[in-house]
Amino acid sequence: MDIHNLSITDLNLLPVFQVLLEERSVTRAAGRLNLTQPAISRNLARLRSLFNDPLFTRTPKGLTPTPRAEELALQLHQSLLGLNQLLTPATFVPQTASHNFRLATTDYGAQVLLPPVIKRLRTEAPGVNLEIVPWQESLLHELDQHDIDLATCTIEDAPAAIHGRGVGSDRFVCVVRNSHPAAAQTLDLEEYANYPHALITMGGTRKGAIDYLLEERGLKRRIALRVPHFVAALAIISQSDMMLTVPYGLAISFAKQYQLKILPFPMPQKGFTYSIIWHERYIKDPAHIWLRRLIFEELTQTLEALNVGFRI
Amino acid sequence: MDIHNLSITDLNLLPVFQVLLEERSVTRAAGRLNLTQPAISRNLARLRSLFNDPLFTRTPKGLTPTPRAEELALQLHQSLLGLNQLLTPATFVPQTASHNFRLATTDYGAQVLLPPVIKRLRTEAPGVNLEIVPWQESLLHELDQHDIDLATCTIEDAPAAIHGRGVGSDRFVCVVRNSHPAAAQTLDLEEYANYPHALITMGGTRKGAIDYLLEERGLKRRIALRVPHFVAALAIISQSDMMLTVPYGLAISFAKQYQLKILPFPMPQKGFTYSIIWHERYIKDPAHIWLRRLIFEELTQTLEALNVGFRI
DNA sequence: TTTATTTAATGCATTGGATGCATATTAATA
DNA sequence: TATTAATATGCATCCAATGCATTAAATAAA
Repeated sequence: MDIHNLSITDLNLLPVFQVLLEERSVTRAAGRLNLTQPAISRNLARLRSLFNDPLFTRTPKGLTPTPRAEELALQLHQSLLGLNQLLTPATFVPQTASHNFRLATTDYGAQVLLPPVIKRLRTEAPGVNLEIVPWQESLLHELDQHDIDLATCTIEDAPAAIHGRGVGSDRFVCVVRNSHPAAAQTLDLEEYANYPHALITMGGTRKGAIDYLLEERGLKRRIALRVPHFVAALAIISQSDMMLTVPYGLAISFAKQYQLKILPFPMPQKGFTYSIIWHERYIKDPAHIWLRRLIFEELTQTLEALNVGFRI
Repeated sequence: MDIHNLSITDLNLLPVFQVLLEERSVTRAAGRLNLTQPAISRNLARLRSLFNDPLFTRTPKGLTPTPRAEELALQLHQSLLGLNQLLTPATFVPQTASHNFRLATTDYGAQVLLPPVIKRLRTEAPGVNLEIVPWQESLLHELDQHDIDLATCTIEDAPAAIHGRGVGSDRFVCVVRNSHPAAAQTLDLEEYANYPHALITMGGTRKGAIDYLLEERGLKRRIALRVPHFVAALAIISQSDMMLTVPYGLAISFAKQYQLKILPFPMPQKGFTYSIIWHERYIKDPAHIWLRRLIFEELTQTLEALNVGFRI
């Protein structure tokens, strides 16, 4: 294929050619194409030059195609059909689509936030498959490289190419086993710092906001355990003296099941926002638009429901 | 097919899209297309708008196509292949062509001028068919309406859309049967006018040049017979006292066969030009170009050979 | 055959768009 | 973190596509 020849050819003449073949009249072609008769006449002149043939001649029947034009007519029509197809906007039909999505989230997200999403997905888009991969903070800068379509996380310093949308807020709370010494008391920050703590790492080694907060007050807590999973951490502290700082939504979801006491975090805090994030490459992809809209709807409802108790 | 949408779309962006898919780089695509990097960047911006999708995003691998771009890639490639084919100039291969031509000529042309053409045609383009239709002067203005590809005639006041090319000259001579009273004498114009004449009409009723010439000298000839065929006229006058005025080439071709005497026309004359003519719609048609070149070559040779005796 | 009408082609002027140059921005690499 | 490479963008210029007015050519009607 001579792409160079194609690139120096005025392809915009081809629909004009087609309409001339259909109308057999410069004047009528002009009407169809919302141009003046002289404009179409000049387009025809350029078509004649392009194909090195008169293409149409005047007869009592109107502009009659030359043998060359007739020879070209089928190929032209098929080519324009192909182009028309090309320009037809993509649509995504959930019911019939077969599509694979890759979603990064924490185990908390996988166990609490996503089940309503998955339930709905299976109903509305039975042919769509979802693959969940563990969220790591480094993924914030590497969604593309890891072929990740969407992620749930809290946004901090995202790259320009990453787009996000908030799905709900949450705040930190402390959880301990029901029979923990701190379970019956109102914690102050110093008491909080004196207990051993478990920390959910999520693949990062960066200090979290909480430790910065303690440092500001000349305090430091002991991290007796580091573990990459939210729910695993809850299971562990339900059988130990360790304290765990987690989002309220997570805590309320598992407190009863793991016999845990939820204590207020011993400092005023602004809370944080959960978001879904995605790379800009998908921003207008119809399939992606549909999915993130569904996830947005479900996560906002789920997070709102989880935080009802918190507000009271 | 939405021809209007096609007509308002800048189809010239499509080869750029293709090269971007192949190169995965705005800079390299610019090099391939002989444009600057900013020009291609803006073309990409317009492609993004056209398809309502980013199409390409920057990754360590270069500009990576989005799912939408990948979805479009095959359709785009096939569409451009079709367009490439459309723009490939037509060729005419005589040996393999199967083509029909319609040629208008007199019976003189059919019997004398065309046989060498037909002989050569059957050798060089065995799949080409020729249909000969009788020439009438009205056809000069109606080649198109009668689907006539070519005609042989003498050109007079042809329409602008008719193109012609001279193939040879000829002059009028008188023919009579060998035993005609005028056969042994040198005619003057008055004697010429006194004999009864046969006239070849060719579908027209318009006065010929000869009768205008006689009128200018206060003379008038009697047309005792009108007949639309040259050769039939020769056969008839070989058995009558009528005189016939015809081109020398025709006369010399049949004089012996019909025992006819060729006498000089009793007036100085400029002679006339034979031409092949065709409608402008065929002017660049490769098949037509080939045929009229062949006919030109054969007719010029034939007419030159026929007029050798005349010059002496 | 002549005249009127219709349609296509062309001269001229205007305006908008496509491009190149220079530079800013962004992302990748060292 | 600094440097390099690649893409995106502001600005100016020039060319091309179009509309208007008109001419040319063909067809239709008288």
